Amino acid sequence: MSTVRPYTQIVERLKQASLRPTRQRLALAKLLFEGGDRHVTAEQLHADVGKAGMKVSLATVYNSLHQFTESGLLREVVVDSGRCYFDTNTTNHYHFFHEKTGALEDIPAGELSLGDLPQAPGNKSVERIDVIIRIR
Amino acid sequence: MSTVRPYTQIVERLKQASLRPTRQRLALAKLLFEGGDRHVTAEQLHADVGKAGMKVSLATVYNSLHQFTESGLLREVVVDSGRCYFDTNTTNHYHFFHEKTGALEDIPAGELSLGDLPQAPGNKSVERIDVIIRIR
DNA sequence: AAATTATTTTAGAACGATTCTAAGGTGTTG
DNA sequence: CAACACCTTAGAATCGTTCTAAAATAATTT
Repeated sequence: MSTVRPYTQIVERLKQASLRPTRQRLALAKLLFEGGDRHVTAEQLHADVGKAGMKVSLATVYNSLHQFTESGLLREVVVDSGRCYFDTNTTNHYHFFHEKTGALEDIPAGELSLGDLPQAPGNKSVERIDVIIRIR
Repeated sequence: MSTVRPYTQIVERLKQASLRPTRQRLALAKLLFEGGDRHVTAEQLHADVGKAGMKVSLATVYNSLHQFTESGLLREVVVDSGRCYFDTNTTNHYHFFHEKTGALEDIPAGELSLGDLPQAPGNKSVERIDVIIRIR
């Protein structure tokens, strides 16, 4: 409800990730985390921050996206060799990918379940499972 | 068994895809389709064809991989923004991805089954489903 | 609150994978 | 074997991303 200290939550989030709450990171985090679940590329976010009237260099957008990802604030989604998507939803879930528009969309929780997982070869540990349903 | 006309099968395959059986395409197709299931990048295949004593330009390797993919002889697998993999197994199947080595491996048929598929948004048609189990 | 130190941002260069260009070479058809 | 359509090629261009090193900013100490 409070509009008094609009950045405190985000500042907190960054601090917990041991990232200094700089002007740039605050602007990016605000765009990313205050608009529901989002799937963005670096270029998109760079454009967004520009539209919001702030100037953040593309290099910083890339740096921040990777730092956020390392701290678990974002998750990377690979759908397209050539573009890198970042997802603000870090819980276990899968994606629709609209091949025409290049848009990503979460598959609602519980709507897709994997059966028994196969044994990973060589006793390796499973890092992550990606499921992408490509639609047209 | 016959070593008499070693290229006839491949020539046939290319012709069915309405691709002229040129020296380059034959060399590439031989490497791709006569060694069991393979997962290659353009650079890898380019190196392979060199090792086999033939000279094929990198541009032609890219062209051929895409033409083969368009004709259904290959299937593209996206695991890594930045690299493009092609799979000689065009049947429905999923992959292990070894994050350390960058190698792809088929998940044996029947070892992973998807439950009911969710409804695609907007009545779009499902083009393909990718499942990648990332292991480390 | 100044000085010191550590971290961050930045413009622009560099990079690697892929695609494009347009000139020359090759396969196919009649 | 001529004529045409298609294919290959080297090198340039392009794209997204990463690197570099210098300037700016934040945090810490005084």
